[in-house]
Amino acid sequence: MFENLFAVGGLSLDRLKSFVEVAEQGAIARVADGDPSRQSLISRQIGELEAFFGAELTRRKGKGLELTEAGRELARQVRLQFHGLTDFKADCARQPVEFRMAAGNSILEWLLAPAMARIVLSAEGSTFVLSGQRTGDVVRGLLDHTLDFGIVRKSAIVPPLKFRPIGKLRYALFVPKSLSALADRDLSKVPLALSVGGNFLETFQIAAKQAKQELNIVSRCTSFTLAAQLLRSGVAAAVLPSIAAPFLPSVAKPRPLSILASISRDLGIAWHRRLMDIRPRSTDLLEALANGLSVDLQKA
Amino acid sequence: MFENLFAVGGLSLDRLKSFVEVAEQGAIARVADGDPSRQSLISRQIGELEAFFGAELTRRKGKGLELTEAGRELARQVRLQFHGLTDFKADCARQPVEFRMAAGNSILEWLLAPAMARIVLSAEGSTFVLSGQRTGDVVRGLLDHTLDFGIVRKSAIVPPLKFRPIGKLRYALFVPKSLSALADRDLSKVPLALSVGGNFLETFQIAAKQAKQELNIVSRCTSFTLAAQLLRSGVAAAVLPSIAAPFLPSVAKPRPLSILASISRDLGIAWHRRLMDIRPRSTDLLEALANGLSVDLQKA
DNA sequence: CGGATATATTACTTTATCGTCATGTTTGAA
DNA sequence: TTCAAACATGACGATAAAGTAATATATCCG
Repeated sequence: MFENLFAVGGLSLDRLKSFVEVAEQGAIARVADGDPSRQSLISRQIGELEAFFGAELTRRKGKGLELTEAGRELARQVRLQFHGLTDFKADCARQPVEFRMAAGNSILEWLLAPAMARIVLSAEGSTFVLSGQRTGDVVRGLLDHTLDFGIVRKSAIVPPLKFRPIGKLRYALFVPKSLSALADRDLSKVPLALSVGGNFLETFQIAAKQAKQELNIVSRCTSFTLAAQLLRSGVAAAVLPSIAAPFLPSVAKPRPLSILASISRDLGIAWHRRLMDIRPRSTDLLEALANGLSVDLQKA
Repeated sequence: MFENLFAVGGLSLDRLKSFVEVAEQGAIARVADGDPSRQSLISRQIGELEAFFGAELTRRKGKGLELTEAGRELARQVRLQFHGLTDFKADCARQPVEFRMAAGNSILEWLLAPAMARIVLSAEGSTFVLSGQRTGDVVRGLLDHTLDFGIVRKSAIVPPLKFRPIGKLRYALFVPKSLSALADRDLSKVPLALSVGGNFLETFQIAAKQAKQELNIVSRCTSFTLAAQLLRSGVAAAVLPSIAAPFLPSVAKPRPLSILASISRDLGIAWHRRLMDIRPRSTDLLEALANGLSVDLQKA
């Protein structure tokens, strides 16, 4: 039935594994980790795969290499297959199945991480690897199956990703106690920390201009979590997702800010269309995630 | 990334291949084909896979063996994976990709085979394996990925199969020239050949009883194509799918039969939900099939 | 029971592929 | 031009897995 695959040698799990690792790391050197034998082995293995498939899988780029289109396709395929076998094995051994989830740092810290306690309970027999990444990287990870689930805004979704909304992410102004009085008097004087991560800053500034709201932006942070640190130290107020509130109770109270009312994002769970087929357990996990996360987002 | 898969030995493409072949053939002996070395090799390889996954994949049944639930799942998985790699290789080498299609014998002979000329043209770079099977086997083949496409009646579809209608299959009475005069005089006297394949006979008899139509059924065939042979020999009239008409022009003309008007079946193309993901070319092929087959069914 | 059939087990040989070492080639940067 | 970084190539021993053979065990059937 699969004569074409095995009529000639050249295909082996080890070679495919090496290739996927190179695809992952982007360089043989990183996979070989300084070991010159391993470097030569991997280089040869990729060559053997190329001979087997009759196509270039990598090409040289500068000192290193990059995958060809065929190479990326093969890496996707094989990653998927290895996941399938890994899960099957874990299932057989009644071992936990590992899922990899990612979100922006602020979502991760203030939404996903706190909800994990609940999620872990309703996802018996699964373990999780959480990572904070920029939205673009999350989407890329979902596309090439290095991630299983991502929590992202709806507008970031591209086919063949699927999306399940968990609620609207709103923003609020958090003013530390030290600046509370000043904020009551004249909001435009309050030193403000903003995040320049993602596309939030632009959106915010456009809204501010339209509302003719003067603002004293003293600090631009690379993430909301960093802005929250400035807030904690009392040097500045910050515009943060409202879900940060439970983590700053003694520091600041969120205040609705008129220009923020119009800024909100449909947040949800994203995954690859094929995920449920390849990893059957992910169906249940999706439910657990949706339940666990919706609750928190509604509260905020 | 896939430490669990490769931390211990025991997994190899060869072993997986042997296992899938056994799953296919249902017995080690059939795969080994009389060679006792191969028999022992395969038996051992399955054992090694079982050790690797930590689960029984087969169990003894009578003199032979059968797959366990885990075994069936693994076979499904691996078949899918091998298909993916096979296609990838064929694509790399710009070689044709092989698709396996099946239908009942009558559909195959009178609908699919004639349409293949057209389909082959619009499916450049694909080759086909056609097989005639009973509907139940077609469905089973689609479910476990031993088949890519099936032409079946809609009512046979089960999840996670998908269905695309190509038209209604109708039936007509074909009377050979030798019996033509008799049929004009008294239809109930005409010796009739019927197919007992599938669920057609029941449906037909119920309809006949309701219409109080007396019939002289002299022969029950195991397939419509066999009934058509009796028709060709002139010994009996036959109820056949109307699409048989172009193949019997000199033998008999189809006559509409009142009780047949109510019997018709939604015929269509069936495939596994995952097919389009695993074998990208199947998307185009589905279009070609739908186009090629609809034309013929409308004509009939 | 005894024979036939199918699979399992054990021991050994052969081979494909891995692992390693030495060395060559390409490329970017000083 | 030279150096260093990264990958490629060729040679060869080591090894896991395939291949082979003989034999054991399980099951059905007469």
